[in-house]
Amino acid sequence: MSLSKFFVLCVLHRKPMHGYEVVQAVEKTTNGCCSPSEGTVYPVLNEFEAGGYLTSRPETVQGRKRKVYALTDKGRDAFLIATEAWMEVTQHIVASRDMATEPGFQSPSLDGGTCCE
Amino acid sequence: MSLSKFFVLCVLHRKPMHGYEVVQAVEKTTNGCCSPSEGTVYPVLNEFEAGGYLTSRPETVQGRKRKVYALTDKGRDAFLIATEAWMEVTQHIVASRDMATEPGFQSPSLDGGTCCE
DNA sequence: GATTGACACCTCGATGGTCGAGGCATAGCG
DNA sequence: CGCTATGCCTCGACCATCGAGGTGTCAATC
Repeated sequence: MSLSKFFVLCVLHRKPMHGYEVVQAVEKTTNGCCSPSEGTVYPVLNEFEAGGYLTSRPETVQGRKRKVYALTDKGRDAFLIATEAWMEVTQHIVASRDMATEPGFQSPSLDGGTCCE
Repeated sequence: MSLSKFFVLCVLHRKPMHGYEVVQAVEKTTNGCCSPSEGTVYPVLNEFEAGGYLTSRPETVQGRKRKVYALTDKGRDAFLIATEAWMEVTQHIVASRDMATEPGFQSPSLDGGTCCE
């Protein structure tokens, strides 16, 4: 799964949002270092909805129409599975980082084996 | 930076390797869920070397020639910076994960504000 | 001694994800 | 009335990546 899709699931796991809000939320979540554009997000949302990972509900706020997307159980599962994979990879990264800087040294405050697993 | 490049830096931060080994190490690091092929890794290695992030040293083992790549200081810095960004994003992901499952609940054992920062 | 598979490096065409620009529509502001 | 922000969507261009293929050595098997 591409990162953009993962982040879309991620921000929608916090709360239901409409597309425009998703774009901004992802931008914020990744600190701008990976901010998918609208041209990326909207097709992803439609694809996810078609695949049963999201449901959309039309909403009208101040005359403007929105489509509010919410995760389904299937979408929630997908996010949790992807997150698990992410955390496993994170462990390897942390291990790589700490391994070479101080051979034999294990940073207790940062990973300590209890972080992200 | 793309994930492939990041993982190349990651595995080379553990120890110097030759290209073929890098491919396998990345595969292992990401549990196979993101395993760049040789066609991806070799151009990346050359690009990194051209950019001063890696140095290569020819080696001959049992008649077979290898190019062993090692991180430069510049490459090490790049990896650490990228790792920092990764960890920040990880925090947001963990927050998203824990937020919706149990509203108002903060998992103390997993993030607790001390993980990955 | 010929074939097969693992090691080791590299290139190239095809694919597919992403960007950026653009279109369309409404609301609010100066 | 234009301009900006909100809000959704499409499309062409680009670029990273994959997968297949090429080259060569070595060890093991037949």
